[in-house]
Amino acid sequence: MARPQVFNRQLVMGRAIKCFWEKGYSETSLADLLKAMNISRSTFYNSFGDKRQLFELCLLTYSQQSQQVLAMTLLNEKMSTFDAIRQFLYIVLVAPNDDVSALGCLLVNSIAETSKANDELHAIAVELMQPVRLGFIHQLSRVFDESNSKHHGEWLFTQLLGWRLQCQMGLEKKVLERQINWALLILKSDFQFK
Amino acid sequence: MARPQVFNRQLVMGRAIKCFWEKGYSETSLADLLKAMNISRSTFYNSFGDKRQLFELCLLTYSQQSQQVLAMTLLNEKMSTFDAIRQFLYIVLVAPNDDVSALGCLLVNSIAETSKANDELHAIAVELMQPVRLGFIHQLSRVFDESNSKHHGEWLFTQLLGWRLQCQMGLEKKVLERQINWALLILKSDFQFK
DNA sequence: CTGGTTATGGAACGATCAGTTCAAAATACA
DNA sequence: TGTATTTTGAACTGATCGTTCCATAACCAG
Repeated sequence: MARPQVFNRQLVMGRAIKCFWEKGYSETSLADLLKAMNISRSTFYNSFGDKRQLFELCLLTYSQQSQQVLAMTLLNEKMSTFDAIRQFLYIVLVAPNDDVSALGCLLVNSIAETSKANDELHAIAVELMQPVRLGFIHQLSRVFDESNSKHHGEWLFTQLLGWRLQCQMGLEKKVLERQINWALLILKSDFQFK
Repeated sequence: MARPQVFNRQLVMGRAIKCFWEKGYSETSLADLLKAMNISRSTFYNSFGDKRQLFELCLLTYSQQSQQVLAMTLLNEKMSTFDAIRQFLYIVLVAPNDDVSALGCLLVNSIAETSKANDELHAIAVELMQPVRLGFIHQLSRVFDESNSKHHGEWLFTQLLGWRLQCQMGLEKKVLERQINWALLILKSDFQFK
């Protein structure tokens, strides 16, 4: 029998994600990764392919973790539409401490870092963000017609992107919460007038 | 007397900006820059310091060019507040062709690329975005009180960031315009009720 | 034309990059 | 304990990174 793997793959992946999250793809060197993951070069290439493949895997893993939040909130029909959206935004934007907030979103950062024209990673990151956009639309479709759900969902998605960047720029949580409340108020009032 | 500079500094700077804009700071190599700027290595270091300094200069130049748009719109009091904001958003987001839109904003990209924790460039880019944020607030202060101007200006700024990213992700111009109209409508109605 | 000055092109620098190779160490089963 | 299998560490690859240096070309005032 063979010698078993000694490292915890999940743990090590989490550290890799943190690396890419903090410094971006191209600014993260292999040395950075090895140090953070605490594995040898050989183990790295044996277990994860290369840097590029690992990054794709990190994006995927990160996105899957977000799916859990989605399932609890935007895809959850056991509470009101507006409560679900509020809860999602709270978990994603407000709840994290300032250090985590300042990192933004790995996917959003990757989209901004890569260029649409000449980078495959760009398309991947964009694709992995779709569930969030669709989540908004899905949740809104409970109270709006198809056209308005799409419109408002897309609009919420825009604001989510904006908030993520604002958090990276150091927006105070209080201002953030006020903006979230304001955005939800607008949606609610549009619902009343429907 | 000395031999005069043969290249057009402004032109060459523009090409450097385009480089950084398309690929980001760290993905842009010196070879890329030299090729695009069409100058020699020596000329580069003699005239622009080093890559880092050139980048800071590019950020500054880019921001100064944006100032002209600001002066015409958000700082202009010769038209209505909402027209001024609409015109600003139109020039910045809607008017550019899709290729340019897909590049996003150099400053926003730089903020997303760098990390708040350990990068001086981050602070510089954030600082250079302030005039836009303040521009919104200033224009709104014509029709709202101080508190509401700040709140709504900050909120518009959030959306601007979101739209820039959406454009990088390939948002259709039609949807973009509809969102802009919607956002302005909200502000207007809030103004009516004041 | 000449001397002084600056821009320029190209060679070369050391450092670091991602990735490969290989022999030795570590483990599990017989 | 012996053997098979896999992990592991370290040395090494070629390429590219940003940067420095220097001889030469280009220019201008005298």
